[in-house]
Amino acid sequence: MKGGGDASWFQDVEGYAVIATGFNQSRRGFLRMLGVIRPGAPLSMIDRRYESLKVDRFKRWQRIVQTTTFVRLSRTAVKTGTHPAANTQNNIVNFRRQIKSLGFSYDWEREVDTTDPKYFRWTQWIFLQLFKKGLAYVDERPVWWCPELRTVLANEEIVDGKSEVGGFPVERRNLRQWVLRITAYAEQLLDGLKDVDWPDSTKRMQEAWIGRSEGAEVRFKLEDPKLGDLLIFTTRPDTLFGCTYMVLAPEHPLVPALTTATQRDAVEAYRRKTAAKSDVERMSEAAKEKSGVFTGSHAINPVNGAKVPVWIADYVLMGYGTGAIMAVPAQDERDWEFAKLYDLPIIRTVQPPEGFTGDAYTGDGPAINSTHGDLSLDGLHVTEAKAKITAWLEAQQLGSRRINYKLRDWLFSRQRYWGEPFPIVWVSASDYQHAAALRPDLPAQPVTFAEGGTTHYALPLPESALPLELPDVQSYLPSGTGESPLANETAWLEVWFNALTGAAIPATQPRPAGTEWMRARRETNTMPQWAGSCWYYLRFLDPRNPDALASPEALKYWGVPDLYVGGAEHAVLHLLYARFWHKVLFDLGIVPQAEPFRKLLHQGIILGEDGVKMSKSRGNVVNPDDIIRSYGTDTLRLYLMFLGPLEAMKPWNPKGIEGVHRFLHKVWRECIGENGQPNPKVSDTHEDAPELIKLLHETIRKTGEDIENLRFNTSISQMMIFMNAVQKAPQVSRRTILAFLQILAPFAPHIAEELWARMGGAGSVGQHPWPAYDSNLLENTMVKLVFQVNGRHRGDQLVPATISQEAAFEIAKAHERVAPHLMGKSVQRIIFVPKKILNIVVA
RNA sequence: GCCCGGGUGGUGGAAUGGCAGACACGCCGGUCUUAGAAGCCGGUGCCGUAAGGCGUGAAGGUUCGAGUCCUUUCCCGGGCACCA
Repeated sequence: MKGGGDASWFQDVEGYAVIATGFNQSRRGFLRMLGVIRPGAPLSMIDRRYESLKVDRFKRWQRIVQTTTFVRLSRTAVKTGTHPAANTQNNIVNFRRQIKSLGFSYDWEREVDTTDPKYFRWTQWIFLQLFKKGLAYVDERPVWWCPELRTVLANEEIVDGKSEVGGFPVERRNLRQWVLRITAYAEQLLDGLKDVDWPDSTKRMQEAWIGRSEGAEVRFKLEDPKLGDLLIFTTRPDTLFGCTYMVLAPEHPLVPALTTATQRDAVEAYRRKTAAKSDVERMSEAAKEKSGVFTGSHAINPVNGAKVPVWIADYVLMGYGTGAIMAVPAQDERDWEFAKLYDLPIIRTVQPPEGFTGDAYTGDGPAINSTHGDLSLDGLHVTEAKAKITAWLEAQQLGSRRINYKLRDWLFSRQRYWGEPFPIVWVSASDYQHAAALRPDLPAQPVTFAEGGTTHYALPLPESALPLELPDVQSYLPSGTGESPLANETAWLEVWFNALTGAAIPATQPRPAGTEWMRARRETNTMPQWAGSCWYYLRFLDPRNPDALASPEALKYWGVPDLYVGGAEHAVLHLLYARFWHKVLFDLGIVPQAEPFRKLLHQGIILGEDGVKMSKSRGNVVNPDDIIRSYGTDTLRLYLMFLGPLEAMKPWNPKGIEGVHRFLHKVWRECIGENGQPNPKVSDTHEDAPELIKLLHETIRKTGEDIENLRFNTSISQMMIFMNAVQKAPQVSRRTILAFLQILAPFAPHIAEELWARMGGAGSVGQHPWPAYDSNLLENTMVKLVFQVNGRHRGDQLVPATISQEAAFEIAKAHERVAPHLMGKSVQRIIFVPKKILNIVVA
């Protein structure tokens, strides 16, 4: 039976799996959903199978819909130059086969493919809704540009400031990008976290990512009034009197005007150096060692008229607040460090507590040195001081209360071929006005982009013209200008566009009749891979619907996933982006709930034997097909679950699989004898010993609870304990065996089904409800009480569960292991925890 | 650098503040066998013949009692907005 030689263990269980798909059921199914599965990942790996597997065990006895998705594969296509769809298709076929061979109860009728135009039609449709609501705009944003490769590179494609491929130098370059205004939803995204059942760590990460902070915007006059005002954001307006200099982000638009002739060279050099760094580099380098350059100009502190120098430094980011700060070294560690480095003055405006030895003091305390004219904060603590100064600033029209978020708008475009095309064409101002007269569905404010003196207007395709498909292209390689390969497809790109219908013909052809036809250039950017995976969980509810992303009935009936499983690497981005889209759809009345993922779980991945992430290049990949061939599906499933907690990462251990395989053999042997007939020790008439019955009920309880809490490893160990007891018993009742097989079924469905039939169980084991346990049987009358002396374990004794402290103490005193430790000591105190311990404190 | 996890035997891992190491793997001994495989029985944190002592990355602290709570610290992993 090595390799589970009994062929019936391996029968295809598709017919077995209990699957509910329609929503005409009387009872709504339990809806689980896994994160996106990418066929781009190496397919012969066990780790990705594992992600899906454990969740498949969740409440198998309930009716279940399992779903999976495929997103496209782009990088291989770029590397090999083959059509991406071909690779994807091969991978999908193999992936499906593997999933099925593991016996998952997926609902294949609901499989969706985010690269299918029938699917991305609705991705584009959602984009149009965002566009109409003014949540999509165009802006110049820096990206990594490699002049040698003539292409845009992702962060991960940069290694040590060089391109990963070829090691060529890279630089930051501004390109026209689509950006989604996720910041408009910052407050809602933060607020919604209160209502979801997620790991606290994930909630905290999202909170930190959104990064809400309350403070004030303050207007500083510049010494040269021609330059206007300098607007800064601070969370500590109460420390305004301690401001001794200002810092602008090097890319702040006022910098050129503020820079004096003598400082010009230094400032320009610093700006260039900073521009070559990503934000992450800037932050980590700035945290280690501050740097900056004086612009030569000064600003005027609005509270006391003091003249303060204006610097630029990379520890201030343009993307946060106003890109400018007032520096208060006495109350801010970063500013302190900078002030010390460049010998700038420091004025304490909060009295540190007695004995304070640190540098900057960021805690609470009474304000000092904060009086000028009628205005004084002195003596006020931080909160009151903030309130007073903010009110004063507002009254003087020098500033206002302001809430700021670290969250930045979502850069939503890519310069690649293989992504959803934007359903947008660019037209002239006059054509846009003409279209606006014909179309009611344009945003309140037009989205425009200026280039070479002309302003282009973004005109959306009408919804009826979706999907906008990718043209077949000559080459999947980048255009070389920073635009996607689509920029080379002139016939697709330059068109006569019908503003009413969305129809288009190549611009080389004569202009069709009708005023709604206008000259247009299509958007060449494509959407990021996030787009399709932002809403796929909704498409599963109604995957073939041609009229809507899903019918209102399906959206209402199924709602959102009961459990969403995805890796911790998605903790911030994917989960925040998807929540954002969902909230927009909620506001549009399309989905009935404000949050998409009510309960969230992160699963770990299986590492290679060497404890490192599986990868083909490391050669530490385990192929599930091989394991199934030598041990069988049930063993593999059981092993993956037995390895450890779902959330943890753990290395694959080829030896470990023997243990669970032996366990399944043991189950088989206890049921079926050598001759293939039911084991004679299983009896219809035998009454099991009370201990065994109790153990069975304990096992039912523990496994059930563990499954609900997704602790499969401990439920399996409980089943092992139970089987070890069955093995030691000379006889066992058929009832008990059948009950056990019901418990085993969600973990090892094939063997459980086979044995269920052979042991005379009715129907399919998978159709039977989870057995009930009798809690009365679980009450212990006798318990082992542990005796401690001064907190150290000295002995134990079986005693009645209801024993009194006095009686227990008498037993302990007489206990041969305990007594010597009490000799010659006086008892100070006794701690008695019924059914647990008796701790005698002596001196 | 910042945010979030995690460090427990030779290994994977168990432990509502109450016997650290359940359950497995591995290893050692025994049994069965012509021999082996499989199975079964017993042992297995470290030091020690034993009594006992020591043990959950390290150092402090709270507590009658700490793997668990607090402080500091080291190491490993994930995320940091164009991998998704």
